Amino acid sequence: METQRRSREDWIAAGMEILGEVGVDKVRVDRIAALLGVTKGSFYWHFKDRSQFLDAIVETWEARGTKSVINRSETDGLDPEARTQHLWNLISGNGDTRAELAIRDWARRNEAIAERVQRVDDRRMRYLEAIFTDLGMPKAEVGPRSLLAYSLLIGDYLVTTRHARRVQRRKTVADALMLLVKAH
Amino acid sequence: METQRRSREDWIAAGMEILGEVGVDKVRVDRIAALLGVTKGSFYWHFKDRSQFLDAIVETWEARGTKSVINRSETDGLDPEARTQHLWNLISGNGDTRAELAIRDWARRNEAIAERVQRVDDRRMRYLEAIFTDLGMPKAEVGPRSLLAYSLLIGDYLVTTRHARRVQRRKTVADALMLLVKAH
DNA sequence: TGTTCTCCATACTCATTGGTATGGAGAGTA
DNA sequence: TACTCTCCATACCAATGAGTATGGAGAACA
Repeated sequence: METQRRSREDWIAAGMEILGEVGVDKVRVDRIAALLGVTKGSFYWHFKDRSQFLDAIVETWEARGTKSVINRSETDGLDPEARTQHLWNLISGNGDTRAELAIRDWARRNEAIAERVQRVDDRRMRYLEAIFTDLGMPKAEVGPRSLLAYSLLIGDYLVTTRHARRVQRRKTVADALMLLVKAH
Repeated sequence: METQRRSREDWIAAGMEILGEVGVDKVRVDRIAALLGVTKGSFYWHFKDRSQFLDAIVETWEARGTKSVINRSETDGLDPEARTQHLWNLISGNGDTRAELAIRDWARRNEAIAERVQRVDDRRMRYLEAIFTDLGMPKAEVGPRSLLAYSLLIGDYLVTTRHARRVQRRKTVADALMLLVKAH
């Protein structure tokens, strides 16, 4: 009879999952406990209260969100388009897409969360600006193009697309990104 | 002694306000009643339940969101840049900005809401495409540029900006929009 | 002036949920 | 074996919020 014990990280991971599914306000400790196969007793052992738990989740998200972009050296050898693709993958393919949107919505009502989100945005923006600079883009266009690219990324998974148009949209998004990288 | 009576529209307006402030899950009938200076008795006279009330709110939002764009004739005489500005104002200046974001987040977990949001997005996108077409933009670039413009609009008020950078950002956004409209 | 209809206040019920208090199971440790 | 420490189950309380039942105030209408 193995004893089912959950670490603090288990709780955070499960919380991140639920957060993306139902949004901050419906993150209930009972529900996550059920998902982990334990009870509230475990929760209040690892965390002081629900608020502290949510803090731990965003903290984890911010750490991942910045860490994955910070080691830019990975792509130093690659050409700009490949690096753009790299950033794309980092942002849209990290699995926490839904959680990020939930956090972003949460940030609208919570100043502390808003600051965290902005820090992540800043990191990603700087990364994009570096790419466009390396592309030999006119200095005045680096900012605008980076912003367009980032807005495209955010908007892409913010807009929920029906299945029928998903393919067409994906192509349009790719074309838009190409437009930003090429023309100058 | 005037009798304080609230119409169905009063409730919807107040609901829209609260929705933008606190998000769907925290739209509480007691709270809105307090905002209107009445009690729940009024609420359950105008609406069957909370769910129907929320439906009425998004319905109103969708109606406004499409109606304001549909009469494109208003701007037929204007030059493209002025029309772009017009669209900008329609989207970002309708006062329901916060409510729209709340609805957009809501749409991630509700299929019916998602369809409504997509209908509004489609209307706005078609409007943008018409503008870029009139600009003499190459046919292959109309879609991508429209998408970039729309993503910029959405992303602009999705990203919460601190006061210090707000001015700088606003200029970058304007530059980005110019970039989309001019270059071809 | 009585009657009816519209709209709302009051006073409830019930389900949900955050948080606490307490004891116990299991693994290490002396 | 006794003792302790970690982690969790169980039982509980209090607050919140949706929804109902009912009566009443005021305007319209007869």
